[in-house]
Amino acid sequence: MSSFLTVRTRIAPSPTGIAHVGTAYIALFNYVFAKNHNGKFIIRIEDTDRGRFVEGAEQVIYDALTWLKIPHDEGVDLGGPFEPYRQSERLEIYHQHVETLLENGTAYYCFCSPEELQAMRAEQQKQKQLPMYDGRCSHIPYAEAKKRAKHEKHVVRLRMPDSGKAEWEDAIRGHVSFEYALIDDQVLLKSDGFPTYHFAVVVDDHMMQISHVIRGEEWISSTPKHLFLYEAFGWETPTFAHMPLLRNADHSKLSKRKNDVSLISYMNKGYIPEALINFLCLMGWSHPEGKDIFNLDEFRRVFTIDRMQTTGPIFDLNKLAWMNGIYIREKLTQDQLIEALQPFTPTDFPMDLMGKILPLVRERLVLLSDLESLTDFFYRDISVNPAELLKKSEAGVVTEQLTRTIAELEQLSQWSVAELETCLRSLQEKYDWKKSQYFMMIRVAVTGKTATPPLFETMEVLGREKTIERLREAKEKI
RNA sequence: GGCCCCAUCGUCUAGUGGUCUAGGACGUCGGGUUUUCAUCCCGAAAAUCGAGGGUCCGAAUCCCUCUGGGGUCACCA
Repeated sequence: MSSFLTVRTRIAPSPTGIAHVGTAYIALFNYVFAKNHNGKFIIRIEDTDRGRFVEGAEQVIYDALTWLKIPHDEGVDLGGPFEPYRQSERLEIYHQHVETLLENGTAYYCFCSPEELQAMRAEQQKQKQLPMYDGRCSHIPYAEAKKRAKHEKHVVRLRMPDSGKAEWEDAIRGHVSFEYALIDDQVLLKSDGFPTYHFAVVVDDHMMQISHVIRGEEWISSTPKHLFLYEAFGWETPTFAHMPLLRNADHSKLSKRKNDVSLISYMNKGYIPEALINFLCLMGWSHPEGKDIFNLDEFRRVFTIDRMQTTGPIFDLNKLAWMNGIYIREKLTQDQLIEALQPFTPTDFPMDLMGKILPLVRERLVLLSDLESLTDFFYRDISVNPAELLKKSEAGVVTEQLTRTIAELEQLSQWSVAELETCLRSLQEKYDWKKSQYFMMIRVAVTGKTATPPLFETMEVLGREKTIERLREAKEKI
């Protein structure tokens, strides 16, 4: 059957801007499929569109995949047996292959100008016909066309058959077929000498011995062109697997306009890469044991492509946020968490207290970037709203509460959670103050906030001096 | 519009002819623990399996039609 010795998969991103969530999604499944079969995962840069090329975009893709910890075996950065891995550096190869097709008649020179093509399509639209190249240049005798091509601007087109059909067994969708006659004479080589995606992808996938093409559903309708090219060259076709498309809430294809699709922005927002990976695993695939939380290593072990779903999942951040919390509080060690938190740790954060503060806020972190807002009162001045201090009570009582509390705390033998708790609880009981009112008032006085980590723990970390000072300041405000 | 792909709770999904009066997770709501928030625990609501026809003793599961959604129709990838 297949003559591919090893499983080789690839992603072929084009450096046109941001590193897209969809790229990570496709990369993840290509990686996992290859590794599950002891194969190789390759990154090839498809930079054949000079108009859309963005300087530095290539690096952003590598950075994003590095952040996600999806490793590749071959690529521009790592090299490999099939260099170069950047299409703009493979022009010679494409030209040779175009020549073959030209010689055997599966491709032809086309001299139509963009204006001419546009006019042709407009006319077809008017006639309610399919907008397709009408093949006017396909009848030019090869010798003549070849001569004209030497000095005339031209492209090279694929001569699609007008009968027969393209059929393949998609590893995810099963049998798919298209009539060749409905498919346009695709441009293979642009007038600037660069290949189009459709041509380069086939040549490169063949030369790089890609055994499985795992890509987005959006490519289904161009697969017949690719299949015909394999046929024209007499090459063995890889197995195709078309993944479902990630979607916006309105079910359209995941887009920049309607969603945050930049991997780097997820990084900057404080998502844990492992959580994003885990979340992506669940888009169109489910764990055989029904698990929701599992790591990349486990995914690689238990992945089978037959569990792949064909419906396009909506990229909904709700579950991702929950997962991020799970990873923060259950999956990372404290040291790993501190490390992950590093870019989100304010410069004035007292690092010597990190070990004490972090356990207090850990279960409250949803995003790593929440660190600052959850901990700032430990190391920055607070502002207390007097109205919050007086809630559910009155000035006289609150003043008395503060006075007595300060007096007791000043005499506390040891500034520890246990001592603090005994002290404040006995005060509260002795004077029969309302529990929720009293503790909330102290909390506000000491932190300026109504939602904080447990009070005694907070006071312990804050220290005697600072705590008492804040209680005094609160008393002044009443 | 042509062609192609798809269709189970709001969302991610389980389910491959009978154990489904459809299971889990997120979210939502309610309750418990508690000095607040969060965590944690318990519970509830939530899909007449897009609709209509078949096939079969029996269908979410197989077939057909329709509807709906999506993708694609470039010298972009």
